[in-house]
Amino acid sequence: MNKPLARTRIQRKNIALISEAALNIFSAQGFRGATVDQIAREASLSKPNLLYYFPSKEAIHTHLLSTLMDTWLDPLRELQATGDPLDEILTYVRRKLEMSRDHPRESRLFANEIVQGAPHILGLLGTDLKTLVDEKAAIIAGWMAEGRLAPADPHHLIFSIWSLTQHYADFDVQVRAVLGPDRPDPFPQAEAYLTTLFTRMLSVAPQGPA
Amino acid sequence: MNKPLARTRIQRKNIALISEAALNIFSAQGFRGATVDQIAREASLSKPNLLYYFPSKEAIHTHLLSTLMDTWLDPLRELQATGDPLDEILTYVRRKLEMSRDHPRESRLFANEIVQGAPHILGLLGTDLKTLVDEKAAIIAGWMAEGRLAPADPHHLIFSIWSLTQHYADFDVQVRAVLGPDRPDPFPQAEAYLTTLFTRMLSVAPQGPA
DNA sequence: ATTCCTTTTGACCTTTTGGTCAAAGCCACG
DNA sequence: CGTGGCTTTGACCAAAAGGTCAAAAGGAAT
Repeated sequence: MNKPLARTRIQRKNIALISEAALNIFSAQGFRGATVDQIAREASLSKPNLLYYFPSKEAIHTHLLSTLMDTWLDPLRELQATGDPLDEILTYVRRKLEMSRDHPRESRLFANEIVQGAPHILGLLGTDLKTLVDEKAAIIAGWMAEGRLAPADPHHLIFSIWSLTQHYADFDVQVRAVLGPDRPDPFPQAEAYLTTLFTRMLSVAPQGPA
Repeated sequence: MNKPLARTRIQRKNIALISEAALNIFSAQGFRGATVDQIAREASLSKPNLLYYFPSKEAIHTHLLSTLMDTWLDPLRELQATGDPLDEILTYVRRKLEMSRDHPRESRLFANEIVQGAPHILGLLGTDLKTLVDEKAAIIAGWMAEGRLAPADPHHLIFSIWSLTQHYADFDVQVRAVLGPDRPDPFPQAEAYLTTLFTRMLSVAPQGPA
């Protein structure tokens, strides 16, 4: 309940400015690695001015995390029982991969948080996130029971989609280093690879259905 | 070249002690999140005593990283062109998954480092690591060219093995939160899932070879 | 233009942190 | 059993970092 609604346009502008700057710094340095001075400089604000909008460094971080959690889970929310099973999965994979490509900072912010034990959002993981995943896993399990997807553990299927797609954001520097400096954009290859992977994994009649 | 050879047994003991403690702290808090006092306390040493064995916090971190890099890549080194292709890959997957289960701290140490841009080991990624991966990718590409594995991008295949297996160490807290508090050990399921995944992905005649 | 509220800032405070140092303790070996 | 090198530590330091505060500056409605 810090600054739930930005009343004036100056507030809106500066809170957006701070959020942008904080996303840059936190995603690159982690929570403890980031300093308030860095964020203030990045936002072109004085430190006391930044602290005027957020009561503490932790408040900025929490604000970011909870704001982003929603958008982060949107692709999974879109997975609908009514669609074609394989299409739904592949669309989810592509949407997640797009997020890694277009929002790597958000991905790294979460990665930093989770790797270090999710100290700030542990609660959400076991409640909101678990609920959503269980719901979608049930849909997938339904498809498999109907014979419309090859059988596999639905939860681990979702984990595998997360890990594979987020890898291209979180471990970007490693991916690029291994591929070499000549190939600047690994994402098209990644999309082709992941499409093949999940198609082969989940197709009921692997070499083309009847 | 700080303390390449531990001369006395006291040195050996204390350097091992410090390494253990530092691995605990660094993997849980990241480089900047860890403090020398924490590591010293964890090692039951006074801070000046710790600094007697390593010249700085950064030196401890670098020492850990380079020591562990080797063991970390061992499973990949074991992948041999002479073996059965699918077996070799599945063995690699299982070895990597075992490392996630038995050495999660090491995995998180690397994850922390890479997510934050690999500031301390960027060099190694583009040289040693790239060389090894290119070599093994060539073996895999050879298998595919011979028709002994289904075609796929070998580099991205390796990335996918890394991301899927390390996910269970690095994002352990998320995995457990989503699966629920009742199922304490996700690794057996993970092994089954990953075996299925890569078998379906790479089998030439997907429903059992002739 | 005045007034009241919002916004901004320079100066400052405290705690944390990486690191130093001189002196003391310890240990092995002659 | 003494001596010289290895090991340990209490005290200390400077820089960095999170955060505060009172006062100045700005803005908008009357």
